[in-house]
Amino acid sequence: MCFCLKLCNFARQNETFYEIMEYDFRAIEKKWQEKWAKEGTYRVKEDASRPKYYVLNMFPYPSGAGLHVGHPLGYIASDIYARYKRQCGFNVLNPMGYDAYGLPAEQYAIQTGQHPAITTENNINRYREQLDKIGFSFDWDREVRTCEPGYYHWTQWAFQKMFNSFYCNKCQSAQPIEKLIEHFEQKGTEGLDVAQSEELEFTAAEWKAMDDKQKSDVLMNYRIAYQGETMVNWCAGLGTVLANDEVVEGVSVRGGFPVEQKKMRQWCLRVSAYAQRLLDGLDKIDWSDSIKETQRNWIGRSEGTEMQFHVKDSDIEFTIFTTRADTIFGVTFMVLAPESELVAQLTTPAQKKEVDAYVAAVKKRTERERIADRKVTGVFSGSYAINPLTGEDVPVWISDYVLAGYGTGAIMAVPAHDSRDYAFAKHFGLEIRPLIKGCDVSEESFDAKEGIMMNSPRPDQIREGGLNLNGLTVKEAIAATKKYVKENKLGRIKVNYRLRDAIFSRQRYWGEPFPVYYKNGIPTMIPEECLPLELPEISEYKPTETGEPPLGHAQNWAFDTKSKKVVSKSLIDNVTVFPLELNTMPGFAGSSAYYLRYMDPHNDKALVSKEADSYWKCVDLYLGGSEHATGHLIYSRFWNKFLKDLGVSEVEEPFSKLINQGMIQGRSNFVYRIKDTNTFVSFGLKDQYDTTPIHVDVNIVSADVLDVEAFKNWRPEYNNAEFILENGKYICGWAVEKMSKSMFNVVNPDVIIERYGADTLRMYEMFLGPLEQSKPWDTNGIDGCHRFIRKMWNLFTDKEGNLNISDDAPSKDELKSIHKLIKKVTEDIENFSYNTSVAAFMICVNELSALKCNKRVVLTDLVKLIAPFAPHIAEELWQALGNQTTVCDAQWPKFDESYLKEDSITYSISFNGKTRFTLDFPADATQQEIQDAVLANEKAQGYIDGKPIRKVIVVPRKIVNIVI
RNA sequence: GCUCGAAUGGUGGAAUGGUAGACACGAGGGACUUAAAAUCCCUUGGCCUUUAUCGGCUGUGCGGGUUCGAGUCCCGCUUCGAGCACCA
Repeated sequence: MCFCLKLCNFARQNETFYEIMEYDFRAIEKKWQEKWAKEGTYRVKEDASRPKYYVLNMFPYPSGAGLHVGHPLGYIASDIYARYKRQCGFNVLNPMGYDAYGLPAEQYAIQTGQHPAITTENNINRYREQLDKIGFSFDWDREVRTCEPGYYHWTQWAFQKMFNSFYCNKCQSAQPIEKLIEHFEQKGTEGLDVAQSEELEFTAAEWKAMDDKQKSDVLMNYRIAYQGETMVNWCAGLGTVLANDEVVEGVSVRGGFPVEQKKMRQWCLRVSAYAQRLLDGLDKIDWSDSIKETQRNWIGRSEGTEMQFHVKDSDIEFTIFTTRADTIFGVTFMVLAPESELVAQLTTPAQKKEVDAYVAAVKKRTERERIADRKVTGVFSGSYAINPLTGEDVPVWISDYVLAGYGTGAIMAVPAHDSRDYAFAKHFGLEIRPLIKGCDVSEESFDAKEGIMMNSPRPDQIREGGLNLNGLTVKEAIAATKKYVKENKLGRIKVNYRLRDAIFSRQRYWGEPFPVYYKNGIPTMIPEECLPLELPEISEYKPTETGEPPLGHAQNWAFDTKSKKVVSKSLIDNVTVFPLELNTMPGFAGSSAYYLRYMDPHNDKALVSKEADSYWKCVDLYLGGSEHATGHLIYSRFWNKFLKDLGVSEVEEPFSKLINQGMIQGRSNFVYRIKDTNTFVSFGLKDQYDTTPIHVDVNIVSADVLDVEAFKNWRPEYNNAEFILENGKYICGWAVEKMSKSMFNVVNPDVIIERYGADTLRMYEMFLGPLEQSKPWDTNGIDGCHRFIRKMWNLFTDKEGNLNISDDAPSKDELKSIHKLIKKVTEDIENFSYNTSVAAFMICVNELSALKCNKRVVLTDLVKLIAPFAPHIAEELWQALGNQTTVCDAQWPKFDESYLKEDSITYSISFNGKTRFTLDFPADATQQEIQDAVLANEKAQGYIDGKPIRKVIVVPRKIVNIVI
């Protein structure tokens, strides 16, 4: 039995006197966690007198499996930083919440009939329990849950604002839709420069002549949140559409169901309008290069030229997009995407049958098949286009290697200088015409943008005043062609982005309902004062028989415009009562602006108040996994930019610094069963037998040694298992795999905390390796961290275990040791290099132990330094030192360089890497003085081995190199 | 295919261009103990030399280069990981 600091009824100098027994982390951690909660130690308020600092973790989706040891990695890292900043005098916001809407809860509901709200609530409680045991400095008063009406009120509100906005390209900002309507009423589409789905043209008179439905349809072309007939990723397995980032290699990220392309009417967000701002913003934020690169790829800006081609013997004209306008003289055919509307126009009657068959065949192929089987296919349309520069006829083909959704869905093919065109030309025997001097196109195309142009045009094609690229470099040629195309009105310079608009509806139940009703087919926003529109209760979570989303089961799901209330569907009369939208919003809706809500979580008048927003501004440090690079981190930036245009958010970029913590992988253990027996052979001997490796629960393995008895009891079939041991032990094999239940390699933080304490867990997770690196969890090394914590504890006690602190002045060595630590830990925290600071703590505690240091001054600094890492033991020791306040507010120690200075430094004078002699210099000797002294030294005398010294190099590590 | 990143002992990993392998695990040896656990101390990249000390050589994926000096910088490869991918 042991107790930690046992309080004695006896005071000395106004301070509580403690009697220390043993380090009982269970009692200490429980005590402080309860006290922090009771006293609201981590509550934070806006405080203009102190600088703010906003630390944020990507909030978790509370899954049924609970936390494993990998989840808290980022939370611990950010908690250390938050606590450090607080000790440095910052007013630190460090909130936590739950991304509570999502597919797994709903899938579970479909299987079990349990309401997702209940399972979600249970999961959240479990998460909270686990999180509380780790000792985080979260301000739980600011907790948000995306599934709560008080929260999704503002998700719906933002959606309505997006619906009522369009994007003006000229002012690069979202504008109220009324402005656009005004423009239409005055000038129609004339002079319009706005983000749009397709280019429309109408006059003011035509606009005025439209009925409500037509006007609504036209406006949809411009709204930032709009309904569009778009190609979507339809996932039949999940019964919903998915965003591009939710689909990988033709299957859904969740569940791995096949995904097909389907045209459906869907809510979309015009993220593409913000493509340039999303790209530009990357230069202003402190994110890793790799994640910025990923976003740049995803945005996919490409600068090129759009050119018009006339169709021979027809007045049809079509536009292509190319980044290689310089290769116009090498065009030998054109290609249309099979889905392109031009296909119908350009197909000649003779070719119709063949083209129809091809288009039908392409349509049948899923995305997945296209990726898996990338053979060259295509069909001739029968038409010819006219090359605007040479006047040549070029055949127009149709092939699925051209995508309808990118550019104009039509290309000019230059097989000599594009590998895809090359493959197509080879397959169909089309001409390949090289344009760059010296390039060899007999085996493959020459795609590089380098070399000198030729045959552009060919001698027989040269015309007076025509474009001539011969002799120019490729880069010059691109510029020259652009200029020519522009001047001669053959087309225009165009920037294309690969970034597509986000599909914003899901045919699911467990998500935010759209605050939209349908007034005679026209989607209409419910009045702002009616928000939030609450998710109705339903009893069946599967889609309806008629294929409607699950909300189709809701009885009370109609909107009465008179009473402004949600009413029963039976009352729908399409006069005052209208049906409500049945789709719900996707997962990223709730997670796109949650960082703003934390600033002012209880505000029921606004998403965030002006005061709160202008105090906290943006997240200073954001931590989360890099898997959100193309999802959440794009949507969130988009959402924030929109809110900035609205004047709600003050800053352009929501997350100024981003750290992507690595994944903690599992370290699986294996036992080796000899085939067709129940005998298991130890790792070192397994090669002598024919064995099958079997995953074994890592919780019955310690340092790769199997607990044989526990193994027998693990599963009935192993009850009578036999073992072939080596040195009396059964050694398991191991491998690094994803941490998952099926591999029996999940390590639960609760188990670690029960055994070693939260402080040890925190230290160990940081010690494991660099924060941003993925690494396997290996419980084996944790003893070292636990030993360190105990050693540190022992610094404060004597042999009997009593508190033993001296008020004597510390020795030089003691001060040197602690100041070395102050320097190192401060630098390391700023650089998020926590693993090396843990090492520094170990060194310092070892040094102080060796010095038997018990000086109050030194130990006080030590406690302050360890506080962010191991807050429980720090708080306990802080009180033991007689402090009344919490260690969280203990001022971060100041580093004093003078303690590290030595009186004199011994330099090794070396030549060719070997020490010849040594010299002592005062610590503050200049380089020049050292050089002069070396040259003047009797052993050197300006010569080494009889040769004159040319150069003396002083390096700051007590070495002088001599060069001859 | 394009882009980005990485490669260091038995393991995880340290090293502003300056004594490579900090710190920890594991392993080996020792102390304490009836014994075990716990704790503490010593050794621990490889090779050679030596009774031991002292010492020497070699060594950061491979090949070059810059430098008095390269794990670090430059050029060319190899392997692994990540992102994008018929994006014209």
